[in-house]
Amino acid sequence: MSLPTDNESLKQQFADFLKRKKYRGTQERFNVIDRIAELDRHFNADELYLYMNGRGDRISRATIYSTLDLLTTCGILMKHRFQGGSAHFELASRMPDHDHLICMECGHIEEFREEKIDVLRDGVCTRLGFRPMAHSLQIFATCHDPLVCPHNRQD
Amino acid sequence: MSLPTDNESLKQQFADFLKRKKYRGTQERFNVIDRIAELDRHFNADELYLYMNGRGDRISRATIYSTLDLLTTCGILMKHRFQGGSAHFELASRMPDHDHLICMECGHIEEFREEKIDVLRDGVCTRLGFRPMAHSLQIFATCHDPLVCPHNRQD
DNA sequence: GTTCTTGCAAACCCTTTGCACGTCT
DNA sequence: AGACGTGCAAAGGGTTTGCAAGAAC
Repeated sequence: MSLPTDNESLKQQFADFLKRKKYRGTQERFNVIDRIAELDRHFNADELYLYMNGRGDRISRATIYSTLDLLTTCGILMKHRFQGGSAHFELASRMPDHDHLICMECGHIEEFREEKIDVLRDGVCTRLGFRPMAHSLQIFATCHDPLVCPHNRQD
Repeated sequence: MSLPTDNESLKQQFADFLKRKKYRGTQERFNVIDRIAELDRHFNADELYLYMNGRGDRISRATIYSTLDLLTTCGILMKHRFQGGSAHFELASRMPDHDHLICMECGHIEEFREEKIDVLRDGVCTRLGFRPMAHSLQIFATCHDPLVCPHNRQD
Protein backbone atom coordinates (compact mmCIF):
# COMPACT_ATOMS: atom_id res chain seq x y z
CA MET A 1 0.00 0.00 0.00
CA SER A 2 1.16 3.55 -0.51
CA LEU A 3 -1.56 5.75 0.93
CA PRO A 4 -0.18 7.51 3.94
CA THR A 5 -2.06 6.02 6.90
CA ASP A 6 -2.93 9.48 7.99
CA ASN A 7 -5.26 8.42 10.74
CA GLU A 8 -2.31 6.88 12.56
CA SER A 9 -0.94 10.37 13.03
CA LEU A 10 -4.39 11.60 14.00
CA LYS A 11 -4.58 8.89 16.63
CA GLN A 12 -1.16 9.92 17.85
CA GLN A 13 -2.28 13.53 18.07
CA PHE A 14 -5.38 12.43 19.97
CA ALA A 15 -3.34 10.23 22.29
CA ASP A 16 -1.06 13.16 23.10
CA PHE A 17 -4.04 15.36 23.83
CA LEU A 18 -5.63 12.77 26.10
CA LYS A 19 -2.43 12.24 28.03
CA ARG A 20 -1.84 15.96 28.40
CA LYS A 21 -5.35 16.53 29.70
CA LYS A 22 -5.33 13.35 31.80
CA TYR A 23 -8.10 11.63 29.92
CA ARG A 24 -7.88 7.91 29.38
CA GLY A 25 -6.91 6.34 26.09
CA THR A 26 -9.77 3.92 25.63
CA GLN A 27 -10.36 1.63 22.71
CA GLU A 28 -13.66 3.33 21.90
CA ARG A 29 -12.00 6.71 21.53
CA PHE A 30 -9.49 5.46 19.00
CA ASN A 31 -12.07 3.40 17.16
CA VAL A 32 -14.06 6.57 16.57
CA ILE A 33 -11.13 8.15 14.73
CA ASP A 34 -10.72 5.12 12.49
CA ARG A 35 -14.39 5.08 11.54
CA ILE A 36 -14.49 8.81 10.91
CA ALA A 37 -11.54 8.47 8.58
CA GLU A 38 -13.39 5.69 6.74
CA LEU A 39 -16.46 7.85 6.32
CA ASP A 40 -14.47 10.71 4.79
CA ARG A 41 -17.40 13.14 4.68
CA HIS A 42 -19.63 15.31 6.82
CA PHE A 43 -21.58 13.33 9.37
CA ASN A 44 -23.69 13.88 12.43
CA ALA A 45 -23.55 12.02 15.71
CA ASP A 46 -26.33 9.62 14.89
CA GLU A 47 -24.95 8.74 11.46
CA LEU A 48 -21.67 7.82 13.10
CA TYR A 49 -23.49 5.84 15.77
CA LEU A 50 -25.44 3.85 13.19
CA TYR A 51 -22.39 3.38 10.98
CA MET A 52 -20.24 2.04 13.80
CA ASN A 53 -22.82 -0.29 15.23
CA GLY A 54 -23.81 -1.46 11.76
CA ARG A 55 -20.16 -2.24 11.18
CA GLY A 56 -19.85 -4.40 14.28
CA ASP A 57 -18.47 -1.95 16.81
CA ARG A 58 -20.50 -1.76 19.97
CA ILE A 59 -20.61 1.85 21.08
CA SER A 60 -23.26 3.99 22.74
CA ARG A 61 -24.54 7.38 21.74
CA ALA A 62 -23.20 8.80 24.99
CA THR A 63 -19.69 7.72 24.06
CA ILE A 64 -20.08 9.04 20.53
CA TYR A 65 -21.11 12.47 21.76
CA SER A 66 -18.43 12.60 24.40
CA THR A 67 -15.70 11.53 21.97
CA LEU A 68 -16.83 13.95 19.26
CA ASP A 69 -16.63 16.66 21.85
CA LEU A 70 -13.06 15.75 22.79
CA LEU A 71 -12.03 15.53 19.14
CA THR A 72 -13.50 18.96 18.50
CA THR A 73 -11.79 20.47 21.52
CA CYS A 74 -8.38 19.23 20.43
CA GLY A 75 -8.89 20.47 16.88
CA ILE A 76 -9.04 17.14 15.05
CA LEU A 77 -12.68 17.66 14.16
CA MET A 78 -14.53 20.72 13.01
CA LYS A 79 -18.08 21.09 14.25
CA HIS A 80 -20.60 22.89 12.05
CA ARG A 81 -24.12 24.01 12.73
CA PHE A 82 -25.74 24.22 9.35
CA GLN A 83 -29.38 25.08 8.79
CA GLY A 84 -31.32 22.25 10.26
CA GLY A 85 -31.39 20.02 13.28
CA SER A 86 -28.16 18.32 14.17
CA ALA A 87 -24.54 19.41 14.36
CA HIS A 88 -22.27 18.17 11.58
CA PHE A 89 -18.66 17.14 12.01
CA GLU A 90 -15.74 16.52 9.72
CA LEU A 91 -12.03 15.96 9.99
CA ALA A 92 -10.29 19.31 10.13
CA SER A 93 -7.44 17.80 8.10
CA ARG A 94 -9.74 16.60 5.36
CA MET A 95 -9.68 19.86 3.48
CA PRO A 96 -7.95 22.54 5.46
CA ASP A 97 -9.76 25.82 5.95
CA HIS A 98 -12.56 25.24 3.53
CA ASP A 99 -16.03 26.66 3.75
CA HIS A 100 -19.49 25.66 2.63
CA LEU A 101 -22.05 26.76 0.11
CA ILE A 102 -25.54 25.50 0.88
CA CYS A 103 -28.10 25.23 -1.91
CA MET A 104 -31.34 26.74 -0.70
CA GLU A 105 -33.34 24.61 -3.09
CA CYS A 106 -32.22 21.12 -2.18
CA GLY A 107 -29.92 21.53 0.81
CA HIS A 108 -26.91 20.20 -1.05
CA ILE A 109 -23.63 21.28 0.52
CA GLU A 110 -20.76 22.28 -1.73
CA GLU A 111 -17.27 22.72 -0.30
CA PHE A 112 -14.88 25.38 -1.49
CA ARG A 113 -11.54 26.89 -0.62
CA GLU A 114 -11.04 30.62 -0.91
CA GLU A 115 -7.71 31.76 0.47
CA LYS A 116 -8.63 35.41 0.60
CA ILE A 117 -10.91 34.68 3.50
CA ASP A 118 -7.95 34.08 5.75
CA VAL A 119 -6.50 37.51 5.04
CA LEU A 120 -9.86 39.10 5.56
CA ARG A 121 -10.46 37.22 8.80
CA ASP A 122 -7.09 38.20 10.21
CA GLY A 123 -7.74 41.80 9.25
CA VAL A 124 -11.03 41.85 11.12
CA CYS A 125 -9.43 40.30 14.19
CA THR A 126 -6.60 42.80 14.21
CA ARG A 127 -9.06 45.65 13.87
CA LEU A 128 -11.17 44.43 16.78
CA GLY A 129 -8.34 43.34 19.03
CA PHE A 130 -8.76 39.57 18.86
CA ARG A 131 -6.57 36.65 17.92
CA PRO A 132 -8.12 34.57 15.14
CA MET A 133 -8.60 30.89 15.92
CA ALA A 134 -11.04 29.62 13.31
CA HIS A 135 -13.91 30.70 11.14
CA SER A 136 -16.99 29.30 9.49
CA LEU A 137 -18.38 30.86 6.33
CA GLN A 138 -21.63 29.62 4.95
CA ILE A 139 -22.95 30.93 1.67
CA PHE A 140 -26.60 30.38 0.94
CA ALA A 141 -27.36 30.29 -2.73
CA THR A 142 -29.48 28.76 -5.43
CA CYS A 143 -28.26 26.96 -8.50
CA HIS A 144 -28.57 28.72 -11.82
CA ASP A 145 -30.52 25.85 -13.30
CA PRO A 146 -33.15 24.81 -10.75
CA LEU A 147 -33.94 21.70 -12.76
CA VAL A 148 -30.63 20.22 -11.65
CA CYS A 149 -31.68 20.58 -8.02
CA PRO A 150 -33.50 17.34 -7.24
CA HIS A 151 -35.63 18.73 -4.44
CA ASN A 152 -36.66 21.92 -6.16
CA ARG A 153 -40.26 22.96 -5.62
CA GLN A 154 -42.22 25.67 -7.40
CA ASP A 155 -43.99 27.17 -4.36
CA MET B 1 -40.20 63.08 18.58
CA SER B 2 -37.81 62.91 15.66
CA LEU B 3 -36.58 59.32 15.58
CA PRO B 4 -37.79 57.72 12.40
CA THR B 5 -40.38 55.18 13.52
CA ASP B 6 -38.63 52.60 11.49
CA ASN B 7 -40.67 49.72 12.74
CA GLU B 8 -43.72 51.28 11.13
CA SER B 9 -42.14 50.61 7.77
CA LEU B 10 -41.16 47.13 8.93
CA LYS B 11 -44.75 46.46 9.88
CA GLN B 12 -45.83 47.74 6.50
CA GLN B 13 -43.35 45.43 4.82
CA PHE B 14 -44.63 42.54 6.92
CA ALA B 15 -48.25 43.43 6.17
CA ASP B 16 -47.51 43.41 2.45
CA PHE B 17 -45.85 40.03 2.74
CA LEU B 18 -48.75 38.56 4.70
CA LYS B 19 -51.30 39.86 2.23
CA ARG B 20 -49.31 38.60 -0.73
CA LYS B 21 -48.98 35.15 0.79
CA LYS B 22 -52.57 35.13 2.10
CA TYR B 23 -51.59 35.00 5.76
CA ARG B 24 -53.68 36.96 8.23
CA GLY B 25 -52.61 40.20 9.76
CA THR B 26 -53.12 39.38 13.41
CA GLN B 27 -52.38 41.61 16.35
CA GLU B 28 -49.83 39.13 17.72
CA ARG B 29 -47.79 39.19 14.53
CA PHE B 30 -47.43 42.95 14.58
CA ASN B 31 -46.80 43.05 18.31
CA VAL B 32 -43.82 40.79 17.76
CA ILE B 33 -42.21 43.33 15.42
CA ASP B 34 -42.68 46.13 17.94
CA ARG B 35 -41.09 44.15 20.74
CA ILE B 36 -38.19 43.01 18.60
CA ALA B 37 -37.49 46.62 17.68
CA GLU B 38 -37.51 47.50 21.37
CA LEU B 39 -35.01 44.76 22.17
CA ASP B 40 -32.59 45.96 19.50
CA ARG B 41 -30.18 43.04 19.91
CA HIS B 42 -29.73 39.35 19.24
CA PHE B 43 -32.34 37.22 20.93
CA ASN B 44 -33.64 33.71 20.92
CA ALA B 45 -37.25 32.57 20.86
CA ASP B 46 -37.52 32.05 24.58
CA GLU B 47 -35.98 35.41 25.47
CA LEU B 48 -38.57 37.08 23.29
CA TYR B 49 -41.32 34.96 24.85
CA LEU B 50 -40.27 35.92 28.36
CA TYR B 51 -39.77 39.56 27.42
CA MET B 52 -43.20 39.89 25.85
CA ASN B 53 -45.08 38.11 28.59
CA GLY B 54 -43.12 39.97 31.25
CA ARG B 55 -44.14 43.16 29.53
CA GLY B 56 -47.84 42.38 29.64
CA ASP B 57 -48.40 40.86 26.19
CA ARG B 58 -50.02 37.47 26.30
CA ILE B 59 -48.44 35.32 23.63
CA SER B 60 -47.56 31.65 23.43
CA ARG B 61 -44.31 30.04 22.43
CA ALA B 62 -46.05 28.46 19.44
CA THR B 63 -46.99 31.90 18.12
CA ILE B 64 -43.51 33.24 18.79
CA TYR B 65 -41.90 30.46 16.82
CA SER B 66 -44.39 30.69 13.99
CA THR B 67 -44.04 34.46 13.71
CA LEU B 68 -40.24 34.37 13.86
CA ASP B 69 -40.37 31.90 11.03
CA LEU B 70 -42.55 34.17 8.91
CA LEU B 71 -40.34 37.17 9.65
CA THR B 72 -37.28 35.20 8.62
CA THR B 73 -38.90 33.99 5.42
CA CYS B 74 -39.80 37.50 4.33
CA GLY B 75 -36.31 38.80 5.12
CA ILE B 76 -37.14 41.08 8.04
CA LEU B 77 -35.22 38.87 10.45
CA MET B 78 -31.93 37.07 10.12
CA LYS B 79 -31.69 33.72 11.82
CA HIS B 80 -28.31 32.58 13.12
CA ARG B 81 -27.15 29.30 14.52
CA PHE B 82 -24.23 30.17 16.70
CA GLN B 83 -22.33 27.70 18.84
CA GLY B 84 -24.75 26.59 21.47
CA GLY B 85 -28.32 25.49 21.84
CA SER B 86 -30.89 27.83 20.42
CA ALA B 87 -31.22 29.80 17.21
CA HIS B 88 -30.62 33.55 17.47
CA PHE B 89 -32.51 36.20 15.56
CA GLU B 90 -32.02 39.85 14.82
CA LEU B 91 -33.52 42.50 12.59
CA ALA B 92 -31.89 42.31 9.18
CA SER B 93 -32.16 46.10 8.94
CA ARG B 94 -30.34 46.62 12.21
CA MET B 95 -26.94 46.46 10.62
CA PRO B 96 -27.08 45.35 7.03
CA ASP B 97 -24.83 42.52 5.93
CA HIS B 98 -22.75 42.30 9.03
CA ASP B 99 -21.07 39.23 10.45
CA HIS B 100 -20.05 38.00 13.86
CA LEU B 101 -16.91 37.40 15.83
CA ILE B 102 -17.40 35.07 18.77
CA CYS B 103 -14.99 35.19 21.69
CA MET B 104 -14.00 31.65 22.58
CA GLU B 105 -13.23 32.66 26.14
CA CYS B 106 -16.48 34.24 27.24
CA GLY B 107 -18.89 33.75 24.35
CA HIS B 108 -19.24 37.47 23.74
CA ILE B 109 -20.44 38.27 20.24
CA GLU B 110 -18.93 41.20 18.39
CA GLU B 111 -20.51 42.49 15.20
CA PHE B 112 -18.54 43.78 12.26
CA ARG B 113 -19.01 44.87 8.70
CA GLU B 114 -16.45 43.91 6.08
CA GLU B 115 -17.50 44.84 2.58
CA LYS B 116 -14.93 42.69 0.86
CA ILE B 117 -16.86 39.60 1.92
CA ASP B 118 -19.58 40.42 -0.57
CA VAL B 119 -17.16 40.46 -3.48
CA LEU B 120 -15.59 37.26 -2.31
CA ARG B 121 -18.94 35.57 -1.83
CA ASP B 122 -20.13 36.55 -5.30
CA GLY B 123 -16.88 35.28 -6.77
CA VAL B 124 -17.29 31.89 -5.15
CA CYS B 125 -20.87 31.64 -6.37
CA THR B 126 -19.93 32.51 -9.92
CA ARG B 127 -17.14 29.94 -9.85
CA LEU B 128 -19.46 27.19 -8.63
CA GLY B 129 -22.49 28.10 -10.69
CA PHE B 130 -24.78 29.43 -8.00
CA ARG B 131 -26.64 32.64 -7.38
CA PRO B 132 -25.72 34.20 -4.03
CA MET B 133 -28.61 34.83 -1.66
CA ALA B 134 -27.03 35.36 1.74
CA HIS B 135 -24.07 34.39 3.84
CA SER B 136 -23.06 33.93 7.44
CA LEU B 137 -19.46 34.35 8.52
CA GLN B 138 -18.50 33.54 12.06
CA ILE B 139 -14.99 34.18 13.28
CA PHE B 140 -13.92 32.39 16.42
CA ALA B 141 -11.21 34.21 18.28
CA THR B 142 -9.80 35.07 21.67
CA CYS B 143 -9.17 38.52 23.01
CA HIS B 144 -5.60 39.69 23.26
CA ASP B 145 -5.98 40.42 26.94
CA PRO B 146 -7.82 37.51 28.53
CA LEU B 147 -8.27 39.47 31.73
CA VAL B 148 -10.84 41.61 29.97
CA CYS B 149 -12.93 38.54 29.18
CA PRO B 150 -15.21 38.17 32.19
CA HIS B 151 -15.77 34.44 31.86
CA ASN B 152 -12.18 33.50 31.23
CA ARG B 153 -10.99 30.39 33.01
CA GLN B 154 -7.46 29.05 33.34
CA ASP B 155 -8.28 25.34 32.99
C1' DG C 1 -7.61 -0.60 44.04
C1' DT C 2 -9.00 3.67 42.60
C1' DT C 3 -10.67 6.60 39.29
C1' DC C 4 -12.47 7.41 34.89
C1' DT C 5 -15.35 5.78 31.07
C1' DT C 6 -18.97 3.18 29.19
C1' DG C 7 -23.73 1.88 28.17
C1' DC C 8 -28.30 2.34 29.05
C1' DA C 9 -32.30 4.88 29.86
C1' DA C 10 -34.27 8.73 31.53
C1' DA C 11 -34.01 13.64 31.58
C1' DC C 12 -33.30 17.75 29.19
C1' DC C 13 -33.65 21.71 25.98
C1' DC C 14 -35.41 23.69 21.94
C1' DT C 15 -38.86 23.35 18.61
C1' DT C 16 -42.98 21.49 16.37
C1' DT C 17 -47.59 19.59 16.42
C1' DG C 18 -52.67 18.33 17.51
C1' DC C 19 -56.66 20.03 19.04
C1' DA C 20 -60.22 23.13 20.85
C1' DC C 21 -61.16 27.85 21.08
C1' DG C 22 -60.75 32.51 19.40
C1' DT C 23 -60.07 35.93 15.77
C1' DC C 24 -59.56 37.89 11.13
C1' DT C 25 -61.61 38.51 6.71
C1' DA D 1 -69.91 32.01 8.54
C1' DG D 2 -65.83 30.17 7.28
C1' DA D 3 -61.00 29.67 7.40
C1' DC D 4 -57.04 30.51 9.63
C1' DG D 5 -54.25 31.61 13.91
C1' DT D 6 -53.72 31.12 18.77
C1' DG D 7 -52.76 28.91 23.22
C1' DC D 8 -51.94 25.02 25.65
C1' DA D 9 -49.87 20.84 26.52
C1' DA D 10 -47.98 16.94 24.72
C1' DA D 11 -44.78 14.97 21.37
C1' DG D 12 -40.57 15.17 18.82
C1' DG D 13 -35.55 15.34 17.64
C1' DG D 14 -30.97 16.03 19.21
C1' DT D 15 -28.02 16.06 23.13
C1' DT D 16 -26.78 15.52 28.02
C1' DT D 17 -26.88 13.24 32.43
C1' DG D 18 -27.26 9.77 36.52
C1' DC D 19 -26.03 5.54 37.77
C1' DA D 20 -24.24 0.83 37.90
C1' DA D 21 -20.97 -2.13 35.62
C1' DG D 22 -16.54 -2.32 33.31
C1' DA D 23 -11.89 -0.78 31.77
C1' DA D 24 -7.61 2.07 32.23
C1' DC D 25 -4.17 3.55 35.05
